[in-house]
Amino acid sequence: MGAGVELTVDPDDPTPPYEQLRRQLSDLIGAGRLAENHRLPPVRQLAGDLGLAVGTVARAYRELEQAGQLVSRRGAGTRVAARGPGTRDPLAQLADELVARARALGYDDDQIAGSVQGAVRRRRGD
Amino acid sequence: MGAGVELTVDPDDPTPPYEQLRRQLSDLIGAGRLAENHRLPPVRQLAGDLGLAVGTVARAYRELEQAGQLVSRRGAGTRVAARGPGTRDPLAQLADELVARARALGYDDDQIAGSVQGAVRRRRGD
DNA sequence: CCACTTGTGTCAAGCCATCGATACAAGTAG
DNA sequence: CTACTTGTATCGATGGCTTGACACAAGTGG
Repeated sequence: MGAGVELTVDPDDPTPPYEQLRRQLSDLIGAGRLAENHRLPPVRQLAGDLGLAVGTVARAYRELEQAGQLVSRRGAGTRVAARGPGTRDPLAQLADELVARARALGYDDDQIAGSVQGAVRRRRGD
Repeated sequence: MGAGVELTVDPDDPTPPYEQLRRQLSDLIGAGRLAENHRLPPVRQLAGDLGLAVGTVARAYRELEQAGQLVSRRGAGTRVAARGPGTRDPLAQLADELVARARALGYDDDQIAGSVQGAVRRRRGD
């Protein structure tokens, strides 16, 4: 089964589960890892897998629908909405952020670029 | 401008304020933006500035002290703890963070490494 | 010693998120 | 049409977080 994407909830994170879920899905959709019209698991199934109540998952879906990232229809499930024009590659955003912060700490570009090579190598197989 | 660092709390973020504060401070300390022995604002002052109760700020300080990142002493205030021998290079930490987040979004290592090259090029001359 | 600062502890009150269960509404599939 | 799927809504109970106020403990500086 090509499960496709893993969604997780950290019970030790004080952030409410519905919000953890909402953020993950929002990021995944924004990153294009979830294609348009891709179908998400039914609320009952996802709730069961994550050990959450149905209403908790439903809330995450609902908020994402209000944000225009999902479309829910009773009986037909919940699917990824069409992507708007204001979408930017989140990886580029993360990379920009890293460069800005690292420069603020006084590192030069070679060090910065090299650091990520090292991090990838270090965390290979996580 | 001796203000030093900006701490903020977003009321619209469902993450508890004490946790928002804890994370910001933890990140700042880990990244080396708050030097060893740097003194943080008194709980009453920070609580007043952020519109929080004293106990809420105190909780953030307390958890960071338990984590070894801060040292609090009555009457003497709260300061950034000494960085132990196991201290990570701040840049390595930033890089690890980027890799972890990008992988969670489904990017592969080549994309991640390349994104930083692109960001360095893009932001050349900032 | 003294006044002040600062972190810590307690308490009651209220809000919010979660859970578990249940019922209902609306679409799908036969 | 019927059976099933799926999202939505509600209810009470539980627990965590915040607030505001207050008291207390411990260090600082004169």
